[in-house]
Amino acid sequence: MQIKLDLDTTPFNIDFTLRCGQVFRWQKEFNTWRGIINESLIEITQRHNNLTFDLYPTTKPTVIQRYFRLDDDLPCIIHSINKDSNIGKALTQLQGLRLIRQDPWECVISFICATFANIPRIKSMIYNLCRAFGHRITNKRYTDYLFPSPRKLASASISQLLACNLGYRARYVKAAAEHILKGKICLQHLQSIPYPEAKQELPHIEGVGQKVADCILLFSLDKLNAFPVDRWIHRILVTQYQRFLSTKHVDQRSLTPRRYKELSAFGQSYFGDYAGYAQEYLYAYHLTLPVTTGSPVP
DNA sequence: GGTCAACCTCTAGA
DNA sequence: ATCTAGAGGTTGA
Repeated sequence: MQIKLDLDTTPFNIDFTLRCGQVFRWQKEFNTWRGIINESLIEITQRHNNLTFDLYPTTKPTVIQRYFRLDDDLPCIIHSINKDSNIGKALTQLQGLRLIRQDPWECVISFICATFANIPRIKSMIYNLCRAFGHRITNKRYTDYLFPSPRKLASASISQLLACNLGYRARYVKAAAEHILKGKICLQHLQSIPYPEAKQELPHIEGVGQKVADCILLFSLDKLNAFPVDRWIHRILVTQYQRFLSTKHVDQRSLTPRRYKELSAFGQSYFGDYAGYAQEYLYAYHLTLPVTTGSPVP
């Protein structure tokens, strides 16, 4: 199956999108990306404006549109967040980068695991979890594993989770699975309520603080105004946006809860309704270019 | 209310 | 080869 995109109205770059640290389960072999959407294996290749894909077992092609948020009006979003030359560079260099709409449960576990780790390490942890606990799925060409269910991870032993190299995250993963299983929180419900209320609910899950909550809200629960602040965004804000911040923020030491709240709120008010897109462009730009301590942006 | 170390272990670069 | 610093933070004292 294939989809023809009009790149003027629907810019899309699958490499930027899948490499920018918002999702950890995709692998590229030659020109083809392999991953899983809605419990189906998917292989997808982009050549300019042409998306070719296979799904197994069969699923409607509309899942592609939904997962990659191809219905977001990206040119309009870019226009709205293009506030200065600093983000402007990121927007220019990373044309076609999109946020995706991933499975909330997978997103919760992924970002619990993402604490105090780098991207290769996160990918490895997630893959280990899937291989150890996920349902095996095979098409004619290769095998992969579904993301394990809450029930599966809740019944895993700590030592089994440690064997996946989760380290101190093992108990958080187990507790989060139990939390979901007991129905203490309904992730689907969070999709339909406003950002502030959804943001309050998530930290009830052990291992989920403000930053992880914002990532979950942005990458899986349609809260495009969420503005996660990690070490890198923190550094970018205090070096490139210092003139917008009160002097007490211009401090590169640890990101305290209070500073987090203030910096995230700044990002939301400065970039607006699509602040999350701005955050992702800034973050992805740092992956390609190291953050300089150069002059602030006008 | 705020600060501070501890947490697992992997990865990149010296 | 071997070592060190740092990694998409959170928790509990």
